[in-house]
Amino acid sequence: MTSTRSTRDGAVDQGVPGSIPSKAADRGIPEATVARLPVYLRALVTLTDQGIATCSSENLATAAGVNSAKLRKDLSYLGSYGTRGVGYDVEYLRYQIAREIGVTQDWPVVIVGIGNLGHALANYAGFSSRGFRVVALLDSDPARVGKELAGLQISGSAALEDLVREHDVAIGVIATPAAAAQEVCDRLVASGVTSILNFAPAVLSVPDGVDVRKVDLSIELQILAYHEQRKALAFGSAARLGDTG
Amino acid sequence: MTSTRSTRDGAVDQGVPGSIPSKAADRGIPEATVARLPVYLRALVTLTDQGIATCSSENLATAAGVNSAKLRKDLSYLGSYGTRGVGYDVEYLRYQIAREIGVTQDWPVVIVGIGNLGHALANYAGFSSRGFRVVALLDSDPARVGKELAGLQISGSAALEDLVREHDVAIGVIATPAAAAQEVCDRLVASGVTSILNFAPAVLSVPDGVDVRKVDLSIELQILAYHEQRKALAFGSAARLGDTG
DNA sequence: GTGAGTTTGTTCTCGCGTTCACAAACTCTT
DNA sequence: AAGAGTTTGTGAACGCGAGAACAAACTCAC
Ligand SMILES: NC(=O)c1ccc[n+]([C@@H]2O[C@H](COP(=O)([O-])OP(=O)(O)OC[C@H]3O[C@@H](n4cnc5c(N)ncnc54)[C@H](O)[C@@H]3O)[C@@H](O)[C@H]2O)c1
Ligand SMILES: NC(=O)c1ccc[n+]([C@@H]2O[C@H](COP(=O)([O-])OP(=O)(O)OC[C@H]3O[C@@H](n4cnc5c(N)ncnc54)[C@H](O)[C@@H]3O)[C@@H](O)[C@H]2O)c1
Repeated sequence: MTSTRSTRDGAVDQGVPGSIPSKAADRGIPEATVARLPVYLRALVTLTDQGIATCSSENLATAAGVNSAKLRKDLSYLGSYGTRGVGYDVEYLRYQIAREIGVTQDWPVVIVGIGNLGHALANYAGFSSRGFRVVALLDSDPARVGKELAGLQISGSAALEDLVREHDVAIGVIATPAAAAQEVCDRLVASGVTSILNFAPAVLSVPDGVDVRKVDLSIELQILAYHEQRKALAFGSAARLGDTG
Repeated sequence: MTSTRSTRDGAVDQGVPGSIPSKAADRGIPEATVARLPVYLRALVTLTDQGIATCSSENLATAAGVNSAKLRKDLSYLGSYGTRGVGYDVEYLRYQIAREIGVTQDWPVVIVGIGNLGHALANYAGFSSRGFRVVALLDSDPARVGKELAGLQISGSAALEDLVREHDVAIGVIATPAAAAQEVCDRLVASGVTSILNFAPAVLSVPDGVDVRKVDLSIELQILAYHEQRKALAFGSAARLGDTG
């Protein structure tokens, strides 16, 4: 009973018969690298917008906010797309990374829980330009159902299964209160969703083969608070809020 | 000129004269552990709500979605707050972690950029219950300035410096478009902010001693997309969207 | 009080990720 | 064409974090 392999990981080492064409290097890009590829992609888009056609690893690393050695090593997992003595063709590399990540076409996405956060997500324009298309909005509150938002009508949560299957959705976003998150998650998974982005402050249990990533604003702030406190302590003066009593 | 040490890190090894009272162990909690403490805190609050007064590392680890050995090792960095053969007192441990993170009092926070996302953040109730209090909302759009939101009036961005100093704000949240993020960041830092949570898809440059954490929805989705694509490829059939053409 | 059972705190080992450093490969000038 | 200057791709060293395993410390029953 190892099961219930929850948050973060992305192992994805299902048995795999024996397909995958040529490069063996094509398998197993380190997780840390995968997490940075989108950053490189974003930096390359910015460079393209600035009319820059070629860049060195140093240039790109600066734009992405990382070390150039790390960048080169990361890119080497994809193949040899640079030219020694010259650098990288921005447009070509951009396409290669987009292809590797899998965002050369749009992925259909559903958002469940159209409250404060769900509204913001639904209205977010950055989706479509980065490989995703919101195909359905779901909420359990009858007062919200039927309202239009970002060109879509909000559906009742009873329609979840049908909508996921109809649009062949693989990726679901949960923006409900924490108490509803696990139930919503279970229904998404049962309908065929195999990747979940969770904004609710709750730990989700999912079967093997389903990836969960979480975004938790409070956690990020608390990490900052920890370091902030240490800075305050380091300077001795209990100026900001140190006086406990 | 190493400077411009950007995103993530949280080294915080300023010189430090020679204060810090007793425990030497009090210094240098591993960053990976710091990132998990808020998760444990959340799990303990949930247990408290369920009326549970004592728990084993196994219980708590399950609630937090981690391995029990990892949990125990993490907690050992804070001290010995458990009892062998018994477990942990939920309330006591909760307080110790909250104290270690620095959220026994509220930190004042400003939010800059009150658009789609800024509105959701301002309305978010989870802030106050987790050690933070939003003290100011800022936007450069005259049409938004003066509007009331979550009990606060939105201020024009000219007021940034004054508000940060007035409330002695250490933590700032950036929810502006990417193009404005660096400028807003610079102004926050110049006013005394030393921790920034950035929602804009942009790399921020900050001086040493300032911590930046970023939350990027698109990156999270793209990481999911990568694994999703691999799952699709692993099953051979190019069912979902594989047919490139 | 003693022994059986339970659970923590810690040590040890292993693997991953980061970084350095350099050979290989390319361009450009003369 | 050859040498000087660049920049990539990668081998090797190093440090951190994850997890297994176990001794120390506690409770409870008798
Ligand atoms: N608003 C923020 O800035 C913010 C920040 C961090 C985390 N979060 C988290 O994100 C989640 C959503 O936050 P919010 O502020 O939008 O809350 P909200 O209460 O405004 O919205 C939640 C929505 O989910 C719907 N819902 C409830 N149960 C449902 C179900 N079973 N199926 C479908 N829909 C359901 C509700 O009707 C409501 O519309 C919460 O878990 C919150 O903790 C929010
Ligand atoms: N909405 C989302 O779900 C979402 C998701 C991920 C990332 N983001 C990012 O978060 C940021 C905000 O997104 P949004 O959807 O709220 O955008 P938005 O356009 O709705 O809001 C941006 C707000 O920032 C204000 N602003 C612009 N320049 C400013 C300045 N210099 N000082 C102060 N205020 C300024 C604008 O007036 C506007 O009100 C963007 O960078 C976006 O890419 C948003």
